[in-house]
Amino acid sequence: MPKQRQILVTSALPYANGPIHIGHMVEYLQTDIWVRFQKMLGNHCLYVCADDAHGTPIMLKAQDEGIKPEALIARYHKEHQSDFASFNIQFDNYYSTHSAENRHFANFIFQQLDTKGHIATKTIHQAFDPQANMFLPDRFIKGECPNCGAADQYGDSCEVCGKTYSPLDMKNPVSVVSGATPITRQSEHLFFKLGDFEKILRSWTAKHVQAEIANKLNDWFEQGLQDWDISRDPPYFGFEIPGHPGKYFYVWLDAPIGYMASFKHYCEKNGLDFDQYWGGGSKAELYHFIGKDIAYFHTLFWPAMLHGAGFRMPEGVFCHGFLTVDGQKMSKSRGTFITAATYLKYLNPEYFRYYIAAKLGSGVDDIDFNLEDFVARVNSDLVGKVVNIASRCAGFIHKHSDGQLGSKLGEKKLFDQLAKTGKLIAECYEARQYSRAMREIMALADQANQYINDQAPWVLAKQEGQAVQVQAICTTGLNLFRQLVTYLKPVLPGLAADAERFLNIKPLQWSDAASPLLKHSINPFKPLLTRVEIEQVEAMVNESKQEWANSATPIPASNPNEPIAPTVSFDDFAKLDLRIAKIIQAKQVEGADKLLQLTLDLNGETRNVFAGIKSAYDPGELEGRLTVMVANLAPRKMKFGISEGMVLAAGPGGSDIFILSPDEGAIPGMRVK
RNA sequence: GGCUACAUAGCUCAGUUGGUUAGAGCACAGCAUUCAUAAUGCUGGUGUCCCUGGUUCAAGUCCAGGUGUAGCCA
Repeated sequence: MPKQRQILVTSALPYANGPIHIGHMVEYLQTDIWVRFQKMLGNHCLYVCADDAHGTPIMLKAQDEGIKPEALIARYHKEHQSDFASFNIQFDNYYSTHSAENRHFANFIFQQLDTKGHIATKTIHQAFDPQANMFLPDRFIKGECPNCGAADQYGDSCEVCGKTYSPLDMKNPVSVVSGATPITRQSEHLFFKLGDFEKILRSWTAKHVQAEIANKLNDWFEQGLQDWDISRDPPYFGFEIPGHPGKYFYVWLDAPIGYMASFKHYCEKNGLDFDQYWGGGSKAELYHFIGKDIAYFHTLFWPAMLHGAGFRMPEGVFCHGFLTVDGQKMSKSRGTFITAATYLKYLNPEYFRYYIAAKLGSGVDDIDFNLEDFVARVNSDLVGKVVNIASRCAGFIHKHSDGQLGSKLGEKKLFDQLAKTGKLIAECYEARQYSRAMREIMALADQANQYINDQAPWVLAKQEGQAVQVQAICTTGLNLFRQLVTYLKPVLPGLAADAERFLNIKPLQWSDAASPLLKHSINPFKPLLTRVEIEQVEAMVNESKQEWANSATPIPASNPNEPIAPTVSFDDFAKLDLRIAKIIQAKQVEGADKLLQLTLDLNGETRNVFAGIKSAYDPGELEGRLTVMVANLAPRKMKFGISEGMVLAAGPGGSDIFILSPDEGAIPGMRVK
């Protein structure tokens, strides 16, 4: 028996201000599959997670709802756990960053870093909302881009020209919180001196992250590591910093510490030694599964903080890509922003687990949830291939052998081959190459079906004296099925549990695939999985569409309703000349990320207009339709030419941009008033 | 704007250090079968390997430039 490994695994902490969606779920599935695999091997593997419960967005959302942040995070804590449980994500502990343990470790790590001289103090200038009486994070300021002049941009970067800047440089900035004009105010902040750790980080990243991420990190090293701002001023929902009254830990400081807090909580309940896993010289393995968007925090700040405070560094940080749906970013208006709860109303979570596993490799590439492919793949692989093996053998065993498996296999060679391939499949799981593992397993399922076809037990069953042979064939078939289910069990725990019930056996372990199940009485076969119908998928998409159409703010939850602008007089309004315009041509703009070039007809007069709607519209679908434009807007010179007006559109951006259309009867050139 | 990754059959994806005629599943067509949830098996066609140039005896693979997509820029 090989030595039992001690492994601690985490997934990134979901933010406690919104529901879990299928994009999140990819990460928890990737982690859960890996953990279940380790447990099946007999390793001592623990999986902990928690809600990320601090920060400005949570504070403001609670304010909006008129409740305390504690109540908000309690609600999501419950909701998240129920979503995870429904998808068969099996945490050993699920906790919260708003906990005594987390406060303890945050304080401890900060004090260690401070004592060793890794904390600096600097005065910074920051945007302040005089009405809400709070400092504003960049995303809570909107205004015009200082570079290209585009309106309605966030305080950190422009979605039109891509420029990044400080909110203090914006033109006409507005606080998203109160609508007030932010002022500049200074404040003293605490900084973590990341640069102190460059040497250790360089050597750590060389061995403990994927090649793609190491690449990226190199880049960051070249640019030079800068101090990290770790304090925030009140009002802030979080932990006050010891020794610095009125200063709070930035949410990203105590979020990863939540991994420790959750594990500590588990240790207390189960009598485990925390230091054996987290202590400086720990021999245990620690792995973090995360999305590629938060690699920065987990591969620089986090290992540096741990090291600086005397803890061990992670053994591995594994990044995955994002989930797209039908090749595009998840979109609320298209109905592809699907929450876990909505998915569950229409589809079996095992399907999603399998489909994602069939696509996931060890890299950081995005993966696509293609709805048609999903239906085809689940039906043909799981129902047509795997479950079918049991279904076509079970009847003979019950009809001719009284539900008893034979005393030996009809075909030992095939069974041995499946047993042998288990090694390769295990290697794939260990290396997080699930897509390869699924390919290998399905190739074995094909062989099993071939075997049954070749042996044709239904022919023998009609002949005298062949009962033993029929039993041997079907015993082999069911044993092959049992091996396949064993290999699939990390991905399909629900199917495995049903199959164990059918085969009348104890929970399968990985090693069970090496020895056959013989002279054993099985239960009657009931369909283990039913086929997916495309209609179910369509219904799910439709409901998702409805769900977000009804919500007032189809924008990220971090962005509350935009306040109504100050009152204007009728005269001011009348200055605007809005006209019905016909889009006679729409085309891509070479070199522009967001723009489409439109040629508009105003009943004889044509205008050239650049509109930032590329992410939501194909040029083809625009040509010929009517819309509304500001016809007397001063022409603006842009990088790609002169824009002579502006097309009116609503929405937060991305795929959620909606241009206006007049009712039937309007003709180009008509004034809108 | 800078950087990173990706681009292979109608769809979803494999293609190890460059090495015969580029593969699989699904879809499609024909045949077989009717044990099985219309589930299976056999046979078959399908490619500008994103584009252009280069290195090489040889490039899907390496290099340069470009296009498109996604992400990051703390």
